[in-house]
Amino acid sequence: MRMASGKGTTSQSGPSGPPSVGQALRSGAALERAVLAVDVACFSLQDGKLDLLLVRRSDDPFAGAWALPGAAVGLDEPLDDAARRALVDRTGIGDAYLEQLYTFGEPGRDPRGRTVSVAYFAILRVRPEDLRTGRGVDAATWRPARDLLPLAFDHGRIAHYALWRLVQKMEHTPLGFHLLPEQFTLGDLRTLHETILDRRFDPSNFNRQALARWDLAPVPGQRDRRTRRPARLYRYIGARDVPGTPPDVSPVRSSK
Amino acid sequence: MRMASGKGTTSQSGPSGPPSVGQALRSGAALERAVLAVDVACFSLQDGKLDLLLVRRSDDPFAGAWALPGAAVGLDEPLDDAARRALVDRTGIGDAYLEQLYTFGEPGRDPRGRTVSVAYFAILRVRPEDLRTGRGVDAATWRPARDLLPLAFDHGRIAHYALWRLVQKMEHTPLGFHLLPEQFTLGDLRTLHETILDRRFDPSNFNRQALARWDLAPVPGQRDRRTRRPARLYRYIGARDVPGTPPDVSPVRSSK
DNA sequence: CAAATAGTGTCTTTTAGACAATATCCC
DNA sequence: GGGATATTGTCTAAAAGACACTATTTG
Repeated sequence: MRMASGKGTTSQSGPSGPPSVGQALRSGAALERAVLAVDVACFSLQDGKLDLLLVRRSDDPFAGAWALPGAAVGLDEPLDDAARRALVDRTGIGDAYLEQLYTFGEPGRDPRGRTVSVAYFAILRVRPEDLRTGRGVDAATWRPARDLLPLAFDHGRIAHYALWRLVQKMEHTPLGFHLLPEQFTLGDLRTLHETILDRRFDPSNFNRQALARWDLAPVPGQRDRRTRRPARLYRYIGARDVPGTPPDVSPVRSSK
Repeated sequence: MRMASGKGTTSQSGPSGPPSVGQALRSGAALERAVLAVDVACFSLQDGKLDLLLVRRSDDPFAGAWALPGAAVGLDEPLDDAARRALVDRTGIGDAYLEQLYTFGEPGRDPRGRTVSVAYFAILRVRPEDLRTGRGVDAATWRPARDLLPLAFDHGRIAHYALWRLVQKMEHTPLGFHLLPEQFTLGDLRTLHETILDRRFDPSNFNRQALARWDLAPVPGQRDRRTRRPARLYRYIGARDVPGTPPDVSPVRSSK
């Protein structure tokens, strides 16, 4: 599990930009005018509904239309950084969990010319005060993730795929804990899963399985008082028997 | 758990600080010199071993080193097409199952300058005569997927991730059937899974589960004669209770 | 006490795994 | 027949699901 590649692979041999850049790979010159962008499908849970973060575009094309927050990737900027920057600059959201989703590159997906977008998938426990209207957009807001209006570009398709992926990962990985506060009840955890997977769970069976699958530490003394009978509070420690994340790839390091 | 994403991309807004964001989004000027490429990790099964398709580079950088077959993406070329073209041009392999894997874009992964590579994952039932040394490479060959020498660029990392993904998907999706001929025995199917997942299965239990999970049609009359007692032959029809592929995204349409 | 939600216990059904037993071929 | 692999059958253990029951609070 070494792999710090990237930098490591930088051999000494490189003059910083021979015109033969594409030559070896074949006609890279053809791409000089392509644009590389990132777009982020950011989910949160609010009032028991699954929400997706959208911005209203202020410029053409699609001025006035809703879209995923996105940005062009800087020449020396890692993709992960660009995704996080897009989120912060457009919406003020800064501490989401980020993960690369899929790369959309159909010619014609952007009327201005070839644009390849590396889509990211993000989730976070929302704090309303975090949301603001950032640079380059008219508005930023949360919208029901399962009932979206048409979006700019192919962002509807991206959002749809992101939602599908969220559901898949929720069943097998500890993803959901990013949507909960530090301390939560098993009822919170169950409601979360019911909302995202869109089905109900028997509380008894759900609790049994949750405690078997995740390492959850009961918080001594403390109880949750929102409900009739106060519920025990837990903290998430780890997971057992999880598929395991690929070496160095999938999850983007958490910022801050 | 948690996975520190390795070296942790310390660079952010490097020496050539990012220009105005909104500006970059509109003009795309910042990326005029970036190259977009595809690289393909193509697996096959040969003599009961899992193999990865490699090519030897004929040009710098990394001339003489082994690498994944790749190519620059044409300006009007869909990413999927580019991946298939890379495979065909470099190695002559034409009818693999292709699926987008992950996009690698660390600055510095290519000494010539910023190159973003959309990695693909491919598998096929190998026919030795399909392999040839294509354009721009010295050689093309199959190598043991679990025992690779160092590769050019960050291709070792890509290959490692591709193998991880192959294993994951093998347990939950009908991916494996792409590695088998039209007609196969349950023993073939079992050996395939044993090779890729690197563990043994009880023939009895494996058969029971295979017939429960997949729709397999017995081929009437025909039998496989390679073994002592001739085994029944099956064709793959479909799968039951499979996660399901996302709308329009994951699997690349099959060529030909 | 009634309502509401938390938490426990038990039974049944399904699935996974171990492994014995039989079948059919080649030599 | 003897060796080898295919195929079927059986038993057990583990997991999933349904559901009854108890516990603790508020009003």
